Amino acid sequence: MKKRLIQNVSLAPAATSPFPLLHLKPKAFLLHKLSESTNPILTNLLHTLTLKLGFASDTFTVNHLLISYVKLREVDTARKVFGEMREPNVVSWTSVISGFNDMGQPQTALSMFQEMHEDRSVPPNEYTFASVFKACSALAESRIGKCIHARLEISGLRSNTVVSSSLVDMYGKCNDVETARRVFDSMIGCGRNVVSWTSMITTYAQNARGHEAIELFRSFNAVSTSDRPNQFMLASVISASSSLGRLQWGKVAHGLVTRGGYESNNVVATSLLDMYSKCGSLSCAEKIFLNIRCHTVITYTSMIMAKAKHGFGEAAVKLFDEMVGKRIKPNYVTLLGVLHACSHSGLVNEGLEFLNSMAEKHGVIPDPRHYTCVVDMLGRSGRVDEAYDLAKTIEVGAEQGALLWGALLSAGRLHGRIEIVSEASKRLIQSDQQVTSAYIALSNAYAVAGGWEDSESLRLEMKRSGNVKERACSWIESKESVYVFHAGDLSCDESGEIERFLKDMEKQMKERGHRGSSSSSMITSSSVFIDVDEEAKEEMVNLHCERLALAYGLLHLPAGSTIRIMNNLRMCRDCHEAFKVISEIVQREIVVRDVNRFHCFKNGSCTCRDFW
DNA sequence: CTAGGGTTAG
Repeated sequence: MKKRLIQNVSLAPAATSPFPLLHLKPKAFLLHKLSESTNPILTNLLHTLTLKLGFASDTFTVNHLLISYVKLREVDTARKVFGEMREPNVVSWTSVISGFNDMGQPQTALSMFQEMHEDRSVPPNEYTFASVFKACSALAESRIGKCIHARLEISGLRSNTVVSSSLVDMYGKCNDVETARRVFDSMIGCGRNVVSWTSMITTYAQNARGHEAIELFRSFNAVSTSDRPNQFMLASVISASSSLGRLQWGKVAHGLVTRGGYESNNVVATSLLDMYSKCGSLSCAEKIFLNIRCHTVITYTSMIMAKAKHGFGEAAVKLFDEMVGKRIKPNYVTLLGVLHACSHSGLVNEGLEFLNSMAEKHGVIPDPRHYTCVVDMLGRSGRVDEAYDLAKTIEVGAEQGALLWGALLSAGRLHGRIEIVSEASKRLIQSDQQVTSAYIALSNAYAVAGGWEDSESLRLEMKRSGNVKERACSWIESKESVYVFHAGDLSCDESGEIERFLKDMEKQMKERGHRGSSSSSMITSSSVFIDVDEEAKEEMVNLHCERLALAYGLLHLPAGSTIRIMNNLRMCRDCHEAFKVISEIVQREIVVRDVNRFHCFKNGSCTCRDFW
C-alpha cells in the first residue's frame, strides 16, 4: 500500500522527463509537492517526510504544510502542526486563523487571534487583520470588531484596500451602516477596487437600504474607469432591486449580467430568479430556473419559494418532489418554502403532514421558523384555535417569538378573534418586540369588537410612549416612477377619480358574485373590496392602500400592460381571490406581491420604513 | 517565497 502510494504520488514518471522532480533539492521538492497536494494521504506522507528530512523547525516549510492541511479542510491537524512549531511567524498564525474561518469556525479564529495578541512575539499584519475582521463579520460581532479595529489603528499599518474592505463588510454585517460608510469614505486615499465597492453596496442591500445600494452602484459605474461590475457586485445589486420590487432596475442588472457573461454563474442566476419572482414575474423566474445547468439545493429552494409566493402551492410541492428525486437534499429553508407554499395555497393538511414528517423523511428537524409558518397557515385558513394551541407549545427567543406571535396576531385579526389578538399583542408587547404593531392590532381589535373607547385610549397611550408605527403601504411601479400609497392617505390629486372608479369596480365585482371578506377583516388593511355599510367605519376604508395602488394602475398604465402591485401588508386568500376577479373584469394581468417582511429582520433591527 | 476582503434561497 505504502509503496504504491509513493510511486503514484511523488516520483511517477512524466511524459517529457522520466523523473521530472529528482533534480530538485529535498526542500524544494517538499514545497513543490505540498503546494500542489489535493490529497490528504499525500499531505500526510509529505508531513512525515518533512519531519524525517529534518525540516520540523523550518518555519517556511512547515507553513507550506499548514497551508496544505488548511486547503484540505483539515484545520484541526493544521492547528496541531502549528502547536508544534518552534517559531511560528505571522504567516503561520494567519494561515491557521483563516483556516478556521474557512471551516465555519469564526469563534475559534478569534480566540487564535487573541492568543496571538497575548503571545506578543509576532505582531499581526494586514493579512491577519483582514482574516480577523472576516471572523467578526461572520459572527456579526461589532463589539469585538471595534476593539480590533482600534488595534489596527494603533498598529501603524498603512491603510490597505483589503483590510478596509473587510472592515466595511464587517460593519455592514453588524448592521452598523454608518460606520461602514465612514470606512468606505476614508478609503479614497488608499484606493478602492470592485471588492470595496461591492462591500459597501452589499452593506446597503443587506440592511434594507436598497435605494442607497442602487445609488452607489450607479456612482461606481460613473466613477470607475477600468473596473466593471463582476458577479459579486451584480448579485448584490440584483438582490437590492428585488427587495425594492423594482423590475426596471433588475432588468438593467440582468442586461449587465448578459454583457459580462455571468449568466452561468449560479449565485447570479439565483439572485435573478429571486428578483423576477419578487418583482412579480414568475414566468421570467422560471425561464432563469430552466437555464440553470447545475442545480443545487439553493436553486431549487428559490424556485419553490417563488412558486409558493405566487400562490402555486401544488407546483411548488411538485418541484420539491422533483428535487428529492434528483437526490438533492433539502435543508431547513427548503422546508420553509414548502410550508409557505402549503400556507399560501390552502393546502393545510398537506402542510401539517410536511411538518410532522420532515424530520424523519428529510432529516430536517422543525425549528421555531417552521412552526411559525404552520401557525400562519392554520391562522390564514381559519383554524385559529389550533394555531393558538400550537403557538403556545413552542419555545422561542424574543426575535423568533415576535414572528410567531405576529403570525398569530394576524390570524386573530383576520378572523375577528379579539381574545387571540389580545393575547398575541400582549406577548409581543411583553417581549418588547414589534411593540407598535402590537398596539395597533390591539387597538384595531378593540375597535372591531365595538370597544371604541378602549381603542382610543390605547392610541393615546401609544402617542404618549412615542410608539409611532411605520405606515403600511402599497405601491405601483410604472416605467420610471413608483407611486406609493400609504394607509389612510388619500392625498393624491386623482383621489376623487380613483374613488369613483373603485365604487364602480366594487359594483361589478358584486355582480360577478364576489363576496369579499367579512367585514371584520376590513380593518386588517389587507382586504381589497368590501361592503362598506357603516358610516362609522368609512374612514378605515382608506386603509386599503392596495386598492388605491390598483386603481391608479388601472387608470394610468397603458392597456395591455401588466400591473404589478407591491405591498408590505399581510394578505389573505380572499385578497388573492379578489384580484383574480378584478383581473377578469379589466382583462389585464395583475400581479400582487407581499414584500418580504422577513428580509427586514434578517440582520436584526431594521424596519420596513427603510423601503421608502 | 507561504497567508487576506465582496455574492444567492427564509
